[in-house]
Amino acid sequence: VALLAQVSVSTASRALSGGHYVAPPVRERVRAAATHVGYQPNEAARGLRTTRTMTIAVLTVGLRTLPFLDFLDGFGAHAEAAEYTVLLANARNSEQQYRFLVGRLFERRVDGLLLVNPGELHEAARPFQETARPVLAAFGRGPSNASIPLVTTAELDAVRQGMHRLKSLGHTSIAYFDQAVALQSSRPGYVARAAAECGIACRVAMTDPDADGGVIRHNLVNALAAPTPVTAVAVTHGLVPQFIDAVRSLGLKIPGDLSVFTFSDSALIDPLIEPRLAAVHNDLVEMGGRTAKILIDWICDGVEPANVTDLGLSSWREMPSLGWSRLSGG
Amino acid sequence: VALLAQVSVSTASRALSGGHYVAPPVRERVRAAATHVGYQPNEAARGLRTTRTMTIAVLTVGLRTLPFLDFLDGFGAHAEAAEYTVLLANARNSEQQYRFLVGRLFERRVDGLLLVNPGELHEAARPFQETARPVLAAFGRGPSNASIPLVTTAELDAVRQGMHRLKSLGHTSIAYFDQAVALQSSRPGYVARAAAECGIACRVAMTDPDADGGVIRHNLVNALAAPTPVTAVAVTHGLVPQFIDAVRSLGLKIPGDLSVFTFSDSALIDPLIEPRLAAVHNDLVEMGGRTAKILIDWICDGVEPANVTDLGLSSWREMPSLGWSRLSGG
DNA sequence: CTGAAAGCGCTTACAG
DNA sequence: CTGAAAGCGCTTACAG
Repeated sequence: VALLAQVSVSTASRALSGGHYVAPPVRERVRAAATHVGYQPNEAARGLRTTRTMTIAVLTVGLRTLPFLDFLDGFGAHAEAAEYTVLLANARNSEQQYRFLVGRLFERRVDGLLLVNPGELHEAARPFQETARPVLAAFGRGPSNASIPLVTTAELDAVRQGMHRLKSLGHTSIAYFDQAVALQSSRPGYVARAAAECGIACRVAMTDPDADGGVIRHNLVNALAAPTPVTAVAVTHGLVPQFIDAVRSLGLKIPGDLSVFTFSDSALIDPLIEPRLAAVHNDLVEMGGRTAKILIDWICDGVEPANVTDLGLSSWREMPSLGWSRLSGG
Repeated sequence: VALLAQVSVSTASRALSGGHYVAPPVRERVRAAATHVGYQPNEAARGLRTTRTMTIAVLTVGLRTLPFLDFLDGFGAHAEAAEYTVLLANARNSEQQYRFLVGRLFERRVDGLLLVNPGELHEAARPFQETARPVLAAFGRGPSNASIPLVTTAELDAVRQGMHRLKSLGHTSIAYFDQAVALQSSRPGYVARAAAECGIACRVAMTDPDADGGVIRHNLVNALAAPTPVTAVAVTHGLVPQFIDAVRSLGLKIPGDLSVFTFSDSALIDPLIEPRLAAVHNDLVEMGGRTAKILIDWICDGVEPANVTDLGLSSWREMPSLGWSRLSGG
């Protein structure tokens, strides 16, 4: 490019970047030459010089949850608007793979890292923290990761709302079904807490991430056969298909036999479920965008976010599955 | 590192890479020093020197289709096994974003690029092709992209099987519902062809990618009210929720009123549909792995794949939704 | 087997 | 405003 425009590489570089301290005619000449040759800067080389790769990574433990795709959309949209490329690394439920990926990401010198639900995988982020590179956690984190700033849409209030509704409907014993994604989540904790606050007994049933329908069904049968049988169930999004399947195969009616609510509804599967499921709804697209902003601001301005940022994007969504139809005679 | 081990950087480099042409004791000393300092190579710098970034990119037009996640899992697993990092770029249904991303990917000098269903977006890949960098298409491609090698699991045979079943059940007029994802797919074409071969009339209804349930319902009503009313529907995976919703709201029974089959079943939503839907099933995890292999082999060995590679991973999956229960008296 | 040197493609003080 | 020069962190012929 420099050759063609008959200037030095330094001048060319200046013309192509800011364009300051370059005579306008020269600048135009360089730019014309650049487009003519189809010049594309080499980001890697630039990164080497500036020590900034303009890349941020999202490290996830699994990619199969629909709501997370919403999050990714929001995150990606904001990141790209800020000229950042996002590298999506998926550990596919393997701790080993997770550690391996952190290494790769570090090698690539990504400018920032987002850990999605890192649970107790704390050694993982250490290389980043040691080099003072921004690392953020989203959704949840284990106690040992308490030093990693967390972005969350605290669901507790919405969960409380749901519990109050259950209480007012007369429920006193419920169950919460979740997946133990090789990582610890804090949700079972506050679900149980919110239930307790309302004087509702809550049994938590955790299953393997790859548990089949049989396991869920088994858990459901157990919950219904307990000394104080469960009359309502809260179920995490990823387990909804197996759960609904179990409910049907047992011949149970929602909400006739069981009130049900879920977390993070998804337009992709919700229309398939009759009746519609009440939910702790999260605006995940928005959360994604806000999370990207926090991370990028940290990278650019060096302002470390608060230890926990509550985006307040959760809300309670009432639906017939809770018992509404029964009470209102609808 | 070199300082600590008291050797030159060249020796250090050799010790850390192959380890050849280095005296064993020296090699060990360097390696010990490296782990001691927690040395992590800078991939960008290495890439600058070797002109290989060990990164491959997957460019998609939308990330919201479940089956595609299976593909990604398979692709990622193989790529990582081969030491490649995969960069996932999502154009979110925007052509403009698509072009923009190709630019970014090129800037990053990814070693290879996978275009997922690029349709007619052909100018996009040009910078890569001009620099002789491997570009592969998966699933489908528009005619103007015929020069980009394609990896596919040709569905035609399975579709034919399905059509024969419909024929034997007495259907003579069917509809195919698909989404026009801003890009052209070849599927409507061969679905119609397979139908014609069996002497079945097939009307194709394409909808916007973000069409709501109302549109699908409208299309369905139209198909049923045609001069020769449709008695069976084939529906693309992404439209299943809206379609089922429409069927229910119209009070139609499957397979009583309508035989139905779909494409690319997904364990995430299938259990929610009653009765189970017949499908042209694709082993997408496997396809992902094989596609990654083809791309990486091309990068490493320079062997350009055939213009179209048919992986043969499609099969016909019979389910009650087709009418089986009615005929067999099940 | 080892070290000094050049270079990958860029950016950025530093002198003109 | 512009050019010559140094350097980002690595690798790889090229001499020893």
